[in-house]
Amino acid sequence: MGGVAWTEEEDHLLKKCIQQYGEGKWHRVPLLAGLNRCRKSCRLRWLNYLRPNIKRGNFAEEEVEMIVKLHKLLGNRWSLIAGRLPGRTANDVKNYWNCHLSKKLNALEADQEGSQISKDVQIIRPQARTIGSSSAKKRGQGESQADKVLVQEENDTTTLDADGKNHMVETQQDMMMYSCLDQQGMVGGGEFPMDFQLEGFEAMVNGGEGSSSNSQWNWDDLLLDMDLYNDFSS
DNA sequence: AACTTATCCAACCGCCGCTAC
DNA sequence: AGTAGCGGCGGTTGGATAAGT
Repeated sequence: MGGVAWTEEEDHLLKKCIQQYGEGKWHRVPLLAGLNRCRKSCRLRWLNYLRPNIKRGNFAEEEVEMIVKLHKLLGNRWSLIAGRLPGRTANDVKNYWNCHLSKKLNALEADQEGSQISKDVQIIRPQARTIGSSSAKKRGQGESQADKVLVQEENDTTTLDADGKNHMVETQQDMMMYSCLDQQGMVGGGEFPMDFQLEGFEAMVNGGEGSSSNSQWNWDDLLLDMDLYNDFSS
């Protein structure tokens, strides 16, 4: 392995610790669990291996298709891609991509040299939003300089009207409503190419406040869904 | 059977952005 | 304003195992 393999006993201690104290506060986990591991190792072990509902084994055809599509849109943002594949971890997706798909796609591109396939790809990056200042704040986390530049450019070159903010929010509300109706089969079905998740919207509609961090995450997730929808439907 | 090469994937590393002080 | 500490992410490493000779 790339490092020292985890033993069953270590796994058991970590599991017990997470069950008792919950996720987060990773810096305290090694001490609380009595493990001679750093916070990052503990977090990684939990996220990639011990967490409940982790799917093991080969990727299904639909999952592979999803990965390819999402990678076209998002680039190497494995955590975002994995977030759209229930039970799969970012590490799984990354490994699968590096082992299988990248080679396959490279070979394909070499065959189709000069074709437009790869050239026309436009990777989606988080976009400037007008919903809540905390959203924009949170959005910056873990993003590259390129993302920041892009967000800045979008701010500069926005095509919104003078009342851009309202327009944007209206559009997103329209989208959310459409998504909700579509889920309930109330509008012409079939337009949605993917199984979009709408926890954020549903939580909002149901009046579920939840913790601020949770609702924030759902908002970001939801907004990304909107990006994906726009891209797929165009 | 013995050896070499290729593949897989768990674990580690370094960096980034956020928060609190 | 500066900085230390944290969580999180993507890239890389290297041991285990399968496949090939």
